[in-house]
Amino acid sequence: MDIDRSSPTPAYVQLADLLREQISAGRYPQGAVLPPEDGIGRLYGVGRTSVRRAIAVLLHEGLIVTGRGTQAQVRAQPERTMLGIAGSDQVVARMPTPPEARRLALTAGVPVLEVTRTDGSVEVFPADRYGAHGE
Amino acid sequence: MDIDRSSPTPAYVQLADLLREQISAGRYPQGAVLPPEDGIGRLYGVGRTSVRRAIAVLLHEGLIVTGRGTQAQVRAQPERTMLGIAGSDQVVARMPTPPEARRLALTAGVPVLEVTRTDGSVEVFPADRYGAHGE
DNA sequence: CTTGATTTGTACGTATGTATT
DNA sequence: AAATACATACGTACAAATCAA
Repeated sequence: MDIDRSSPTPAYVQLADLLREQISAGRYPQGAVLPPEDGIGRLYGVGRTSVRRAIAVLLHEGLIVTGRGTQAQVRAQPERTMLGIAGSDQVVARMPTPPEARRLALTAGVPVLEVTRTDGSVEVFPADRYGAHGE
Repeated sequence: MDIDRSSPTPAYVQLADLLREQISAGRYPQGAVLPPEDGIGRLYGVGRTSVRRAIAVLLHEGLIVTGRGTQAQVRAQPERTMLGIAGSDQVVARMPTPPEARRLALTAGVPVLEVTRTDGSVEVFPADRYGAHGE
């Protein structure tokens, strides 16, 4: 598979699509390490800018994690604990504010679940480790 | 307020923080238009690259929307419709896959709610327009 | 343990394309 | 039609974290 430079789809989107396919096809299983950015760039004939943008796409989809000095890694999806939601409790999902992201140690691409109880109290949970069901 | 170039916090993060504060302080209310990228860059003494990264941060937080040719705009938060969740139904939140984002016309920074019913059927909702409560 | 190589993160500039006004 | 403004994409340079010798 290859990047089509005549396509209206940006090179970085095409590259993100290609990498996503390879991840979901098991070419890079959970915990696997992607090639370095310059290696990916040589493989597909794009500059480092485009490689980094493609990686940023997958990062914000919650598919991979990145870190300085370490190659991108396919995210291991943790088990979800299910929260009980009473009839008058409300649940919404949204992206975290920066202080929430710090407090919950959230990586990019992870939403939060905001649970408002009947008494008005609010709790916030990382959406990759918590889900909800009725009760 | 100003960018501290000697700080370990990246310039684009500082700039995103400044813009976020101004939005939440009402300096830019819902629907308001931010200054053009080069104008922001001159205001704070940073290059367009850093302005665009700061804007990308706010975009992925779901705070603003962007478009080609049009300045960034503060997102209007739509009303949420509340879904009823029975005891054995399960709800999880995550970032959308690309086909989901297209199908639901999602802008960046909007998670999805995935509802799995007792019978195994699965429905996916945009998390900025839907929430959940027990029933 | 320290050094050096590798790799990602930040930040700049430049050029071109495309959509809006 | 022209000006404005965002989007894509390349390259360069340096800083910072990690890893292997």
